[in-house]
Amino acid sequence: MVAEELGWFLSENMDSINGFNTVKGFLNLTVKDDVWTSALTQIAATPNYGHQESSAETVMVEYASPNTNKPLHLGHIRNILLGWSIANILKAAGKKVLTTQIVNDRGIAITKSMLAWKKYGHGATPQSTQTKGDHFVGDFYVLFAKKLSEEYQKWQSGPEAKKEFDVRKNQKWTPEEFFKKFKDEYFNKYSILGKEAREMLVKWENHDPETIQLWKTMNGWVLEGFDKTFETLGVSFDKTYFESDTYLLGKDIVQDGLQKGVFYKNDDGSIAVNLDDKKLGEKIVMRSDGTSLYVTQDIGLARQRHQEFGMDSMVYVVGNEQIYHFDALFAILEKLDEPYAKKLYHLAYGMVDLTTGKMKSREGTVVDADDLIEDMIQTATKESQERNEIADLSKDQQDLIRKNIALGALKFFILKVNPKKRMIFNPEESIELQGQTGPYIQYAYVRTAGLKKHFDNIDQNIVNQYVTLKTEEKDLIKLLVKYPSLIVEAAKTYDPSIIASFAYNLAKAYSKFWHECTILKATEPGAKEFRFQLSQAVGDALADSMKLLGVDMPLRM
RNA sequence: GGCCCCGUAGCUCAACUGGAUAGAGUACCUGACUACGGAUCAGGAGGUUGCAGGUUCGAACCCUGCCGGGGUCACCA
Repeated sequence: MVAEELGWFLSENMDSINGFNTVKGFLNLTVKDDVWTSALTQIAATPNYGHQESSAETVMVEYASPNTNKPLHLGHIRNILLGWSIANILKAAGKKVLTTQIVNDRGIAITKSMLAWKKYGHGATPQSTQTKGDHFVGDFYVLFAKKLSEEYQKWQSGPEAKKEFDVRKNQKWTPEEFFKKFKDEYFNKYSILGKEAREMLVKWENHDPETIQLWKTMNGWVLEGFDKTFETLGVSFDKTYFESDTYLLGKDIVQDGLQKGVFYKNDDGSIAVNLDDKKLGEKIVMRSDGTSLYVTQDIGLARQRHQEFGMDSMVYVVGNEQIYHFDALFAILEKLDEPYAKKLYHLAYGMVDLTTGKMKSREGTVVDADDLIEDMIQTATKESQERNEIADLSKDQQDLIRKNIALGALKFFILKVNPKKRMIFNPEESIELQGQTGPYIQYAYVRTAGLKKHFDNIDQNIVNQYVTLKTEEKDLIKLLVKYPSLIVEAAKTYDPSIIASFAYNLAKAYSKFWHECTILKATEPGAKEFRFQLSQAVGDALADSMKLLGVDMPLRM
């Protein structure tokens, strides 16, 4: 009843509403066509439509953050694409954005590959073996693991092994179970390779010139490899930090906090903080021997970044297995009264699992980033050759388009999923090029772009002659109208999937429009020009939204 | 075991934050090019939203308890 009355009132008193109906207590209003046409006129005349006015707020986005002992894999790809996309979306929402990464280039894992190269490398280099630097070094990391296994295998039949096993008789393990569990302890206690790796780490920490030289060389190879992959993915960083430079940071802050009573010293000399008020328990912030930890470094790095760039807020793109770490880090920074502490956000994305199970580097079930990209390019190339649409272009132009399609498919596939959700990747079926995919959206864009050659500058007066819209046309304008608010929402929730979903819905609506409404042969007054203007507005929004996901649009495909 | 996240079509994902008949894609079946490009469009089939209660005009969404999956509980990163 109320709906009925309200409907009457609104349709009689508001110019923009010309009808209504009520169903099950819902009031549906019909908006007049000229509301839609004028909305389109406005959208078409707005440069950078959807983007918000820039504010003074600066936000730093940390993402990627790889280790220099092995190449990037599918998990890194999700991280990198999310980080890059979030940075773009924040920019579109008006923020100033700084991208950064922190490269883990030190520690026992790094010395493992260094040692393997020294012992078994015979002076080989990425150049001499024609191998991408990160893969080259990663192979030595794997080789180390293999040699260690062999060493461990031999040891298992010796007297020390028997002794260790006998001590744990009451655990009722089979020898297999025991040796599996004992591996880490073996590495620290008996392994010759383990001892050598630790010695190398000590040498590194003591700045032994030969060790430092080797470390620099090998890290250089890896970073060169990473750079190639970053370039292929189209991402970059305003600032790169290295753990070798930052791992001692934070110690003075801890001492400071101790003075201020934020931290306390345990009997054994370690320094800790009580986070019971946040239900996070006790967290150690410095070891009893005075050396620093992961959190110590992160505390120091946060302050250093703030001193360096004065950002207002910060987003850490890091997997959800580190939720506890970041909750604790943020709580500690808050206790220390760091000015930015309340504006830190951990974008905790879910793991990428394979249909065959989890990705585990030890079991060789990781999907390598470079291999995956290469596979995608080959799939796209094969498909493109069969379609034979761009054969007249030069080889370089063809390659570029095929790369755009391949990466468009990969990026859209990853980013269409809500970041918080664990996602499943099927390596056999790989990634589709049809249906709800990047190339589908690119194809819709190519259609809008293809129209341009049939039109010169259009006269708005002619466009305005078109007054009665078809539902497909209204649907497109409705979607376009929503775009600015979706950018705001995606920025607020740090969720690129909102943008991905918009781009897909718009492309889908355009495909339907394409089939239902002829453009060049339209006969109603102004229809041809109106539909061209609509197509261009759609094309711009498609290109812009996909750009926020890091996807480029080809003009032909 | 404590704490945290998740469970939606065979499969991969949605669902405007509590609203109408839970939507897409894929795979399967059927139809549409003398057309601005078919990487397209239209149709069919596919669901007890893990299970059982509760809250209310109304629940995939909130509460409780189970079941199943994952993560985390380091003086590792």
